[in-house]
Amino acid sequence: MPRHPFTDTRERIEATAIRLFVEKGVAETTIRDIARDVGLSEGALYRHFVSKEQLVWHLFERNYVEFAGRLATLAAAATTTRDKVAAMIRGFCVAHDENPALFRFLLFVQHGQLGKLTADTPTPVEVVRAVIEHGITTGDIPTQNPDLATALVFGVVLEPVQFATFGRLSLTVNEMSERLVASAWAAITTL
Amino acid sequence: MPRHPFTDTRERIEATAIRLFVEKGVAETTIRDIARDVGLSEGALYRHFVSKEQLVWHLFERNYVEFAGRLATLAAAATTTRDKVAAMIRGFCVAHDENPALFRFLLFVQHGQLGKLTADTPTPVEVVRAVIEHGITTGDIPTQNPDLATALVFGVVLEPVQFATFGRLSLTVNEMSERLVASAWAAITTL
Amino acid sequence: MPRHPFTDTRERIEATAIRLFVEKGVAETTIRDIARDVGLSEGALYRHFVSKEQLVWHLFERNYVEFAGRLATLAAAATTTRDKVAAMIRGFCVAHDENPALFRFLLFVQHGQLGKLTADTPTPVEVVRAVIEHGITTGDIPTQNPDLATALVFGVVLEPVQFATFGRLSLTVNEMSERLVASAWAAITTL
Amino acid sequence: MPRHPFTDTRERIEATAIRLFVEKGVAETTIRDIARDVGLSEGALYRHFVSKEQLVWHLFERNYVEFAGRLATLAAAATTTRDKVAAMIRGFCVAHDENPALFRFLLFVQHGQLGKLTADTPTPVEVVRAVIEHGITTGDIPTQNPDLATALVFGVVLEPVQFATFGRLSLTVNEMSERLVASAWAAITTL
DNA sequence: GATGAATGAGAATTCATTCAT
DNA sequence: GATGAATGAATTCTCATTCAT
Repeated sequence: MPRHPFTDTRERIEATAIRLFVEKGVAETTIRDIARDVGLSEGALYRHFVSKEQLVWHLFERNYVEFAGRLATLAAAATTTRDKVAAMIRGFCVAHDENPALFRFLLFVQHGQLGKLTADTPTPVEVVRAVIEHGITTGDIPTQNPDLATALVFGVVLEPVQFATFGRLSLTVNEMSERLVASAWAAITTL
Repeated sequence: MPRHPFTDTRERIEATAIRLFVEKGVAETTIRDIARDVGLSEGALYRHFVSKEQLVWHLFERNYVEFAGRLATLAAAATTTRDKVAAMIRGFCVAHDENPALFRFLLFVQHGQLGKLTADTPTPVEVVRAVIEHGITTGDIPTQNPDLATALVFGVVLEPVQFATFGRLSLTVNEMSERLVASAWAAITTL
Repeated sequence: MPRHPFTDTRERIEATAIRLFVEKGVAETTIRDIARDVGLSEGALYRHFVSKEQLVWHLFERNYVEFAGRLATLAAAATTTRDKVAAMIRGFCVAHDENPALFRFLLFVQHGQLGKLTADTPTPVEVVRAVIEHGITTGDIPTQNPDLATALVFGVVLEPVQFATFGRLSLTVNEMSERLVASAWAAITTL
Repeated sequence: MPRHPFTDTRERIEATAIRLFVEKGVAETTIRDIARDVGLSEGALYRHFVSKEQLVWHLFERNYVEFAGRLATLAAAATTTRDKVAAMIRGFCVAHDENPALFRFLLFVQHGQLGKLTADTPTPVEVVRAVIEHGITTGDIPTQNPDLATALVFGVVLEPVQFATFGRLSLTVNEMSERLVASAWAAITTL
């Protein structure tokens, strides 16, 4: 008899783990912490995940790839390079506000998970970079190092989230999405 | 200027610790790791630092405040708001290239330490924010949330360093400093 | 002759357990291992055995006593001491080839169980020893420590099985039974 | 200040581990058991051995190879095949009586360590087998499967030790060494 | 200052066993 | 009889820290 008949244990473990990983860091979060917050014994977690390492990786990989897919879909649905960039940035903002803990886990807490991705795994970085590279080809964006331009877009979007994490900005990023679009576009088109 | 002319042991410990903290993370770096790389016994480290926690804090606090001071000096030496912002960004780039490990330690690895700073401690964030807030007052920068503008400047500067860490960009940031100045200024002046 | 005509589950559990105990050792075999190989859930095993310890004991005790009985019957059917010894050794070989896993389980894997046998339980060792002791009495075997002679018979028979386990000899012991008879008899009659 | 200034900690750990491994089995012996009997904390053991597995392997490998060397030396010092076999069997007996726990650990408790030996590692089995194979070549021993003959020698020597372990024979094997020589020789020369 | 063995408090993980369904 | 999630005790191993020399 599960304690919460209507919630799936695995999902509760995952949500709790992400929250704790973001709050305290991966290394600082113990299995005991997660178990306590989920309301399970430590041993019970191992029925759902083979190891802490695998739990971290699973949470990262699945959601990271899924998020990359969302970005790719958003970019594909827009026509001009600016609209594609704008759509992706709004996608970041929506994703953040939907689940800030997950967003931060994916973008900040990665703890070496990035290095485990195979080279052909689609990532948010690759998706943004592809749009920018194409924009440079078509002349929508001035000629420049596409990796630097990609970094600038990520910086404009992610740093406000970091500031929000430390209480310097409102937690709702979506409200500022149009501003971030404008600033990001300015940053990559001003050499 | 070593504290004890004939012992640079403390400095070797600090440099090694910073390097390992950046390479592997603070929690993942053990006293044994540091001792081995310095060429000391584990017990000997405790002649120099009372605890690992204090070592981390000491490294962070001293250098973070010092870096804030450098930025403040650079900003004070410039006249216009744009020049102040430009000087500070160049300061970031110089600091990074002088000692990339220390730069990354201060700006990326230390998040657990930020909360320990007393509210009146001068920080790089405060320095940049003060310049921007003043620029808004004087009309050099459009009226906007100064925290958001500060975040944008940090994003434009720090994200390329993150990309460099993951091998997507050259390790020398200084070469791109003028570009970062232009992009950061565009980001905060484009609403 | 299954205990319950329509369920050989118990027998499948026993055979699987014996196989795994021999392959990996008793301590290294988990209930989960057995359940997986049988195709049952872990909990279901407890419908058939009250504990792992009891399962091991049950498997050992029943088969060990049964094997002792077979040896006793074989010895009783022969007339001379040499024939009795020969019959028993052939019995060892037949038993091995019939079910090598069970043979090895009884003779090599069970040492922890031996101490649990009550002193009056008939064992293969007792059966062989009784024949030898009688042979010494009748003069068919030279006067000697009957326990040592018993050990020699067991050594001659069991060690080739051990070698087979490690791949140094063919798995079929029966082919060499006459040789083992000759060697065992030589060993116990040569002082 | 070591608790026993005149005994080396590592040696005490090794002797205690071997004793417990023989008494209870490897899997059944915990690090805590060893630590308690040595008079150390559990953590302290890990300064001397990197893992339990490595401790078992180290104890096995070093002593097994060393014992093989002793046997080889003894065999080399004898002239005829029978003398070589006799010398080796006496070597087994001496080794057993010198350190029965170690002897049993090497010959009975191996727990999968044998499989870790590289093919070219000298082992007691190889040493005995080489003598026997040579004896077959020279005609000192009748033509037969040398592996079977080797197994017979081991069986004649080891099974009495097993019997001794279970209290069926005196613990001093050396007293019966000449008898074991005679029986082993008879076993391998009687087809 | 330096050494290195030792400690002790966890941390991750395993696993026999239970129990509601 | 069967399931499978859950428990809880034990186990291996780690690591910051101490301390006698």
